[in-house]
Amino acid sequence: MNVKFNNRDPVYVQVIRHFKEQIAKGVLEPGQEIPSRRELANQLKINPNTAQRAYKEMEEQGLIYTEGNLPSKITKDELVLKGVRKELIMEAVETFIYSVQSIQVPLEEVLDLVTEKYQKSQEEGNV
Amino acid sequence: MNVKFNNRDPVYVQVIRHFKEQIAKGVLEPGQEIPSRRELANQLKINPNTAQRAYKEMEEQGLIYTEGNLPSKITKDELVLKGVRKELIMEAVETFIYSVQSIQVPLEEVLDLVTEKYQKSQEEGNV
DNA sequence: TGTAGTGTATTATACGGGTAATACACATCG
DNA sequence: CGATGTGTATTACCCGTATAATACACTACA
Repeated sequence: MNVKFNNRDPVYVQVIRHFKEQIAKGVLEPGQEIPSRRELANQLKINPNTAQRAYKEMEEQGLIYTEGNLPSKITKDELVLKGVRKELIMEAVETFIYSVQSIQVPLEEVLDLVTEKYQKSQEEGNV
Repeated sequence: MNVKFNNRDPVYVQVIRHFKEQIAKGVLEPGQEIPSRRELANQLKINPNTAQRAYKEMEEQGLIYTEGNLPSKITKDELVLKGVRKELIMEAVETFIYSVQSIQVPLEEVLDLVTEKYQKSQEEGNV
């Protein structure tokens, strides 16, 4: 478990994002058990209530489910799981497009920059 | 003056971003006078202090300058002005690349999505 | 059986960022 | 001269977030 926090967004939001990324990458698989609230809080050095808040929201979004008082698990709903990846991608793309268009960067320049940065970042191992 | 605010970022940050976009697009030219703090506050329906905070930070960044108690003006430093556009673009690209790589979206898919969204957004007139 | 670990809920507190309210000094201009 | 508009500074308040401290019901398991 390795999460780097920034100071801009609430911790619980960043925790949710982290899980979504893990799901999108396939690291977390359907039905897989995830750390308990207290366990997660220990690992990430955050308050159990903050972990609880993140899990609660993920449960409301159908990302995880809980049976009895057993550790929560990743949903088995393939539709939801597929949706996570698509949601993350779309959100990133739309935000990006909005940004570059708001300062009128032509498509060709955008594509060049993306390609360049993508490969450079790849080489440096930022994955 | 037309700024749409979101609830996530502080208003003063969004105000700064707005001015940077205007500068990057060339709408605001070197030496051009900008609204006074109070005037801006009126136009955007925000608190004068919030406008002040935005202007103060812009002044610290060298984007605007103030002589006496006259309305501030856009800097004439071409280097700074050029830098604004580059800064906005780089920031957008880097954030975007980080997002898509964190969920391992291949470059081809990224480029396709960007191209598609860019053109669609263009057609809809979101510029 | 009982202990430890689970999810869940409630209440209180502290802190910081953002915003609001107000005041001051100065200069321009009618 | 006085009023208005400018930049600037100080103080105070609101609210979301994060944390802390408990509490309760349930269950797996030694």
